[in-house]
Amino acid sequence: MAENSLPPHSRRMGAGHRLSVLVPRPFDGPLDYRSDRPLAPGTLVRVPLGRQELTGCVWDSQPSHLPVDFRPPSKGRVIAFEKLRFITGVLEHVPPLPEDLRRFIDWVAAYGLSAPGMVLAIALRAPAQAGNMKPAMGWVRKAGPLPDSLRLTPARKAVLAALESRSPSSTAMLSEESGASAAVIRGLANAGILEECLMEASSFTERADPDHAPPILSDEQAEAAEALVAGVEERAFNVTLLEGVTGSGKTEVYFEAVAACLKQGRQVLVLLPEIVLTAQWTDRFERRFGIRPAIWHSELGQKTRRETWCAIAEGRQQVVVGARSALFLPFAHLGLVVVDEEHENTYKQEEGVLYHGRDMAIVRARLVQGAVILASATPSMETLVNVQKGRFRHEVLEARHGTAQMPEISLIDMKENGPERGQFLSPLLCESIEERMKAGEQSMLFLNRRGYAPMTICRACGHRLQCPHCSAWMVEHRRRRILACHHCEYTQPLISSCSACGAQDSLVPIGPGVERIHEEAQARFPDARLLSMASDTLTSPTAMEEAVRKISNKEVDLIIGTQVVAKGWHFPDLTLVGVVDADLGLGGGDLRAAERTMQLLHQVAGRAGRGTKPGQVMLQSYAGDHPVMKALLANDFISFMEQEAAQRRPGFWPPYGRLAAVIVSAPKERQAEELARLLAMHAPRGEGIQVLGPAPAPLALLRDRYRFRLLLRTRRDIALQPLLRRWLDGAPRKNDARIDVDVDPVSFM
DNA sequence: AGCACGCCGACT
DNA sequence: GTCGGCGTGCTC
Repeated sequence: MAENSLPPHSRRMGAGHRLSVLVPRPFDGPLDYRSDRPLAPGTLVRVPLGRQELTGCVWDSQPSHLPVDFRPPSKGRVIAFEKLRFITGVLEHVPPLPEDLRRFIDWVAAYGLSAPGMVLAIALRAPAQAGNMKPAMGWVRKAGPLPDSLRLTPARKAVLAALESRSPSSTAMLSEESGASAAVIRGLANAGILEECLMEASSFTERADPDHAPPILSDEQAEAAEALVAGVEERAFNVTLLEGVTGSGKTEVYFEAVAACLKQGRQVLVLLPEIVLTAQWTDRFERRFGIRPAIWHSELGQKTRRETWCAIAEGRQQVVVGARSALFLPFAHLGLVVVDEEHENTYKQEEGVLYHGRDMAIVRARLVQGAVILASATPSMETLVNVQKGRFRHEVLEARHGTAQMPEISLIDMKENGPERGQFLSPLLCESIEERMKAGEQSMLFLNRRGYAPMTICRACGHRLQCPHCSAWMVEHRRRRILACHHCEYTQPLISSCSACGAQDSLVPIGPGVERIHEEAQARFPDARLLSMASDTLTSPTAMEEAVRKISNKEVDLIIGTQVVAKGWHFPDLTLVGVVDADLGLGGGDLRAAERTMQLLHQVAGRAGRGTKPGQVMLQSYAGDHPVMKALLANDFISFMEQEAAQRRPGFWPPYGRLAAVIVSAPKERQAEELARLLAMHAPRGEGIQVLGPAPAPLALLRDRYRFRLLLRTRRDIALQPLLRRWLDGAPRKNDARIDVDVDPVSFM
């Protein structure tokens, strides 16, 4: 039949057209609607759903680009055309979602077994709010001479004169400027003299200049830059790992690839692991290219968000720097994606739609025939294996830029040279800090643990203060005068008597958090100027900038911080880094615990000695024999990773095999356990397929839900998704029990 | 997801 | 008598 040769979304039947529309709701696929005119896939539309109205996107009827195994289950039955509801509107002033973005959304959903609509929701965070609202409109003079037939009244003359000074100009602005009424303007528009246009469009016409301030590169840097530029110029999909020690100038090097992409007129996306880093990065970019790039992250204001989104869709904005959600922006012609600090775990989205920013960046680039640059000093195992297998290219920067040398790393054996009971800074470390202070240099103490103490125990009865909703200790935050659970929102005021035995003043803090280290350091160095940096105290980007400014101005002698201080900061006068507890993070039976600790400590160590003065790093550890410590001391990242690889290869652990975590949770422990057992009984079997568990999940109780975990592990050549689909679709729909799937889990919590 | 409908308990 | 708790089911 002739009808069937047309794509279903535009198929004419009776009155109107059948449209496939993806809506931001967790359905298996798009829903069908009726429209009185055909609309191209990508068009944003308003549609009724139940008794609400939503913004959705006209979708391609078949995700034919996905491998068959990846495709979501096809819809059960087709709803009769007559029963379809009409779309209620079209977002005329919002650019449509490009095809490659739609394919990307389908891919992300299929890979992570998420509902495509929920993935679409990420992409629609900016334009959906636009709803049916018209953007600000203005008037411009239509090109060409005034027709003779036009009667040039004084009011009309005034309007045209006003338009000379500012164009485009809104109706309100024009009438104020000229003294003419809106009717006069309307009249000129009807006569074809004025033309309506978007007001926002003019605000993004600045163009980055690839030759604004070219850097002076070392031979090694120039060579790497050349390879990256070549990658961009191929105009075909390719991935390069740019590996370089901290301070080797990776950013300057990949900026050359950015410049090359700009010269081609294609757009660039740069992903950073942390939004607090965007300010520093943006400054560097501006120095190199003369303008500021667009910034994209979840905390952007409404207006900026919409403008940036449209500017990217229309190709007016060339460079975007942002968090992982920037992957879902509607680039008109994306040519290059850079993933800075590619090993960072913050690239993994852990809530809602689960995806790995680094891996999806690669997928995104493949769909547009673009280049990818993964930059890191300590690449992830995944990436190294891809390099080894020849799937990724590899550029290495061995030397620190300029005169800076690699810091000297030493270990303080806490068994032998530890501090007195109740203290956490060893005499050796304290002496070194003192020396640095005398020399007018800065030091940093790093401890990846927020709060004052991670646990509180009753001396009288041994009771430990625990979160009533999670299997986790309550963490004391002395400055905020509360006990807080770090896994849910629960907090309680500090208490003076034991909640179990009632003993007075018997509660003692166990172990250190950064607040306690701050207290100890202040007592040891009463004259020192201390600054604490923790993710819960430096919440806003401005607070972060202020802290960075203080350090740079040398208003600080000693910095005490959690993970945030490890990031890519450049503090030239910082010469000593003390790691309070280097062993933290090695426990917990996590697949990547050692790798992650290695990467984190390497990164913190990299803060020391970035200027002209040599840096020193001291690791306080009880496990000096651990491969991580040995590797750090020997500055031998490569053999450490080889050792790690050797441990993962035989058992087909990632990246030598594939892994998915299946978390079964329910308000009652028995419910969760029973369902988990049942799932285990019906687990997929076969050569190269293994199901481990169920076992209580690492956080056996989280937010009042008991959790059991199963792990599905397969050989690299077996896709997980179809196995998971068949397995979990057959699971009974238990009322309170939930099954969550995490393909390629990063966190094992 | 978000919303309505529906069926049970403690209040004006 | 009603307000409101959240269990269940549906949305093209």
